[in-house]
Amino acid sequence: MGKYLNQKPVLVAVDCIIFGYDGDQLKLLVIKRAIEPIKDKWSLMGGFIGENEDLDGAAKRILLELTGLHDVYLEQLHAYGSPDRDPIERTVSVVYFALIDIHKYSKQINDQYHAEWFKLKEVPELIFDHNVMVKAAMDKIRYQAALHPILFELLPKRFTIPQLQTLYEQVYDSPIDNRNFIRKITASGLLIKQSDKDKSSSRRGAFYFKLDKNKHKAQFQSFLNFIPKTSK
Amino acid sequence: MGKYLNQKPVLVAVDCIIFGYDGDQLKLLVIKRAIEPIKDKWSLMGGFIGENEDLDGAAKRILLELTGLHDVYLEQLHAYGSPDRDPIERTVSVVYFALIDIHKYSKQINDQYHAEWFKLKEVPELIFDHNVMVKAAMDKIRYQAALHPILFELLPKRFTIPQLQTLYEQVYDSPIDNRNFIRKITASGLLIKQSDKDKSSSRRGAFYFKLDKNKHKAQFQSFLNFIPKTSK
DNA sequence: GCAAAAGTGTTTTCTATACACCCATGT
DNA sequence: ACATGGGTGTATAGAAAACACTTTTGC
Repeated sequence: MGKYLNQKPVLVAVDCIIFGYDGDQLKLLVIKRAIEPIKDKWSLMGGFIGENEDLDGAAKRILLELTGLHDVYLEQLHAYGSPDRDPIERTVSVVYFALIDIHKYSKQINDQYHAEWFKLKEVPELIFDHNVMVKAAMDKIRYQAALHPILFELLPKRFTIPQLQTLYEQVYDSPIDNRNFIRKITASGLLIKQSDKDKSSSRRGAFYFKLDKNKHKAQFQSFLNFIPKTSK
Repeated sequence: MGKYLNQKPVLVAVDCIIFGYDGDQLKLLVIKRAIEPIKDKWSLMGGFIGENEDLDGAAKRILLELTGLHDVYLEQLHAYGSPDRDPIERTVSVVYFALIDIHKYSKQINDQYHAEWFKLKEVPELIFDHNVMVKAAMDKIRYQAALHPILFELLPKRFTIPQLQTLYEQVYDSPIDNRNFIRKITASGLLIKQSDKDKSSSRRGAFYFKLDKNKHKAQFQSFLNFIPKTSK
């Protein structure tokens, strides 16, 4: 096999930005970096690509290692490659973001990483350019969520409309009119009303809904104009 | 300086997908690959990242080498990293797409690359996964152009509305109603009407317009819903 | 009975769409 | 005079936005 001559290879890492939502707060999962140097600083979960692994595969592996989860919504965000972004050694990082159901996440698996959930507005200083990456991920999520029903990936199988609305309000950091919200969400036909209620957050209780997965898939591309133009 | 141990570095390339528009046809610029092996096959213009170069910088350099152009619309598309995507040697490719004014492009500069413009529908077979990349770029351009005024980057300083409309029709591969198109485009306030006409494509002539650059910048984010829902 | 959250309709404005004819000019 | 492409207006339907009160129920 021929080789390209005189080219300097570099390390390629994949970093994962993992979002979760507990029904009230949008959160980010970060770890305490285990390897020297810069040990014990907060960091995104990442790793280097394996010899027989593609980028998506590496992202899935890294996500599985930290969360124990398969079949998660995962999307490539951007590649970062400043020569000095990682002071240890030149590393190009390909960044993914994941939206997970925080309830499926089990703490045991990740004890070795000292992982912790932070509210989005309280994310600590992270190593290297990781805070920039998180900001870019939020921008992309806002963009995507305005056009496609991706935020359902953050919810459990059964959820209430107030939970869903709060999620949208957190993502866009602005209040949404509740009547218009319900009208749009029901008009989308994506929700199936359940007969029982969640009584944990009010006396009256809020009906559970679940997602119509077929319609969700079918309408993924056409779920447009979801966010009110006047929001924020 | 410490190093990460036991990690295998790989080559990182940047490939550029270069689009142009001649007033009638949307086109792609590709080169005849100069280096063995797989010499003389059509390929995107690319190169490996330099030691002191970031990814955007590498993309700009590569674009400059081939087109002689600075200050071009350039956007990172995606990173590709299958272990066997380049059979010569493991290479992760970070792909950018560029939208250039084809009239600013001067043929001399790139004679050494045997560059050639192809109509988008007649792009030949390219090496590796380059055809997949081109398709992804077109998808992204359609997405972006529906929300943001990026297609102006393909036009010369002065252009006519029929040219602009044809461009949109090519990008979306579907006819657009001319009265509705003019209404929307003038409503956007982005165009400044000139007093003279382009007579090259009709006896009557079509007025030239130029872009209001300040408004273009200001409205970049809010230029929404440009493409008719019924197109195609 | 009251506090706290869930749920429900109507009106108005705006935007998108469909649609067909006259205009200007060079030959 | 005619062929060719450029340019113009209106009516209709659908979507978005603004807006406030009633319901339920545990305490």
